[in-house]
Amino acid sequence: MTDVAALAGVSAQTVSRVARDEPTVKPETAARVRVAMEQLGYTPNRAARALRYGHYGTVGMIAHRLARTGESRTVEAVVEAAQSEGYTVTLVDLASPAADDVSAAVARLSHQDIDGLIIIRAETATPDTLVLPSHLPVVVSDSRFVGHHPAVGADQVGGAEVAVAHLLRLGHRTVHHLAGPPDSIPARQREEAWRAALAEAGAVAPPAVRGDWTATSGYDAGAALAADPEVTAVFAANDEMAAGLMRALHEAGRAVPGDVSVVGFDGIELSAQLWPPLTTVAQDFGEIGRRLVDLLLRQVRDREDLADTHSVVPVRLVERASTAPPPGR
Amino acid sequence: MTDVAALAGVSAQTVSRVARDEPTVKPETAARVRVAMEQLGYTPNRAARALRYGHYGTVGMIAHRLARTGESRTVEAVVEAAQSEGYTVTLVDLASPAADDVSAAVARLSHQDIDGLIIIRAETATPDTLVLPSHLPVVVSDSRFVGHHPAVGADQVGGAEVAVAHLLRLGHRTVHHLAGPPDSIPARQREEAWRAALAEAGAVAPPAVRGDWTATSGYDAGAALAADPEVTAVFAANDEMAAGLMRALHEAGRAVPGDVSVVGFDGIELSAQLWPPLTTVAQDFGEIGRRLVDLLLRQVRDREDLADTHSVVPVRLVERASTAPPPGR
DNA sequence: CGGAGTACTGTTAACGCAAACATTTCTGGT
DNA sequence: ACCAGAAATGTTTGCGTTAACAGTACTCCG
Repeated sequence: MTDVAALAGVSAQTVSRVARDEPTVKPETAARVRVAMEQLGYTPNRAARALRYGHYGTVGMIAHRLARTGESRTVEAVVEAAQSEGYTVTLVDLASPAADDVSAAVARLSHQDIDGLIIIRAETATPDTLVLPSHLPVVVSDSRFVGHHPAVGADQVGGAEVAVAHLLRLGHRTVHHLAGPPDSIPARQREEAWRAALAEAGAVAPPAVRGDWTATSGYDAGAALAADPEVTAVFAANDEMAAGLMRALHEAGRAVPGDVSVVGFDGIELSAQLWPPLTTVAQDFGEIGRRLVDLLLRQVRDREDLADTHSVVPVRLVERASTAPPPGR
Repeated sequence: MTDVAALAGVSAQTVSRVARDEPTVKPETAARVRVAMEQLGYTPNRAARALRYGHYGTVGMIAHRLARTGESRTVEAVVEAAQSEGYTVTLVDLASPAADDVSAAVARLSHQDIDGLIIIRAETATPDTLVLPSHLPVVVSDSRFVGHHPAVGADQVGGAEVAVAHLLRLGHRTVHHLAGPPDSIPARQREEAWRAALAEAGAVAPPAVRGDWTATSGYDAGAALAADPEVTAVFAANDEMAAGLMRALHEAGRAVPGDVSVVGFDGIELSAQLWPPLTTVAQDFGEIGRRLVDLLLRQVRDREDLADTHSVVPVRLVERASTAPPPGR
């Protein structure tokens, strides 16, 4: 900076002003400074700026298993939204499974590193075990943290309802459920809403079959469903399990959707490429990402107290070829 | 820091020493300081440290379309490896498509922000259009940059070879190819290696059909393949297109693998859940991520000059149910 | 018991930047 | 030609940290 100042024949302060586009610099001076900057390859040092300003222009983001589900699309949306607001995104702790690790990662990060934290998925950590630096603005999409921090999430309940309603409308007597793991709150919400929707329609809810979100578990659990001739419609708690289920059905010689209709949840890219293309409840991950950033930045910049705001993003039923009226109708 | 010093009855310098685990502090003093740090919730300010040290403990990472392919798994591996080396990862510019944007993002980042840069995928940018701050250590997995920067990549050629060999060994007379877009270097490499492997085996190479990596394009291009009774084996340049192709084959009433065998490339999670489960050439994205970090940190920390090192990560043929001998054998 | 180490702790200064305040240079009105 | 006020630029200072140097208080030896 000093060199630039010398070369342009001005003070360092003026260079600083030009660097920040302050309007109080005479255009010709600014031009001269800019030439000098260019010539010397000068860029403001962000560490010094952060030190001076007391903030970092960076938000942290905790996520797990990017390859899975809509995680990656949320991450993308967050990065894009944050960038357009001039913030940089630091990705933390994708792999480590233990709750301690998450806390440790956050502590390491501390609020000496980031201005706010977005928790996409904290996996094994819970609101009790996860200790965050006080005064660090946080926003979550992991539903276990709802009520503890401002949150953004898809409309789990509405999604399950629309899935069940769709199948009942096609004429199915009832709808089976391939549920997610019991320790997952979204899984429980989808399951509860499924049960409620059946009750509402006067249908009998069969016992739920359970997987762990993976396609393999859907395949395993699907074997039981495939063997039961009573089963004509299944609402799977996510698309991966639905894929596994359909594979099990194929192997059992049961036609989809001829014998059994299947609805998934999430709307992942490949759901359209399964055989048959999967009817699914699509989440708007882009919107979730954008709202996360919005909620976080409102706390960071405007010091708003969002307390336990919970922003619910609507879902959308995407009707494809895996659903049809039950056989014999 | 001053507060901690006051509370512990020492100087700020001693607090600094304790924070950095310098061994020259008397154990009891260190203990007293640590108590004070705990009590006051003190954490060293990283901006100040970065300013002092002149480096950031951060690496930048450019990637596009995380939802696709193995991108997300590479990203995961990079983050994990970087974290275990005490580095933080900043994710940049996922969405913007224009070359200028990439350069702009990098410039914004500059080497005032990061100690090194990992380019997973720079999409439309080319070695010519992408201007990097000089002296910024870089490592790439995007093959268009091979030769310009140290690179890590999967063994495209070996992968195509093993796919073709597998199909020929099953008894197919030749192997069709569902190629990637012509502006993609890996696509061209896979295509060339496919052609070479056929020539090597004395088989006639049919014209390649072309997609753009997406499952939809595989479906569209697959229609032509499905209509041609001569086609008994297809090597698809990636798993998504293979999925689309299989859907097209199903719709055309051609059995997989009874009538047509299909091999994919990448080994994405869902390839095992397609119907039938897809035989594919799996890339080791974890290893790619780890090598990227290793190569970058060797430049950053040890100032090694890696020039145009090119580290080739082996691939592995995963035989599943989408391949079989041709009909009538 | 004096002096040379050694162990430990403190003081000063600088990293690059920008806010606050100070100073100079210009403008327009008379 | 002069002055008030605005416009443009400069100077000082401190953000939190740590390297370099400067003590001070011990320990051990002759």
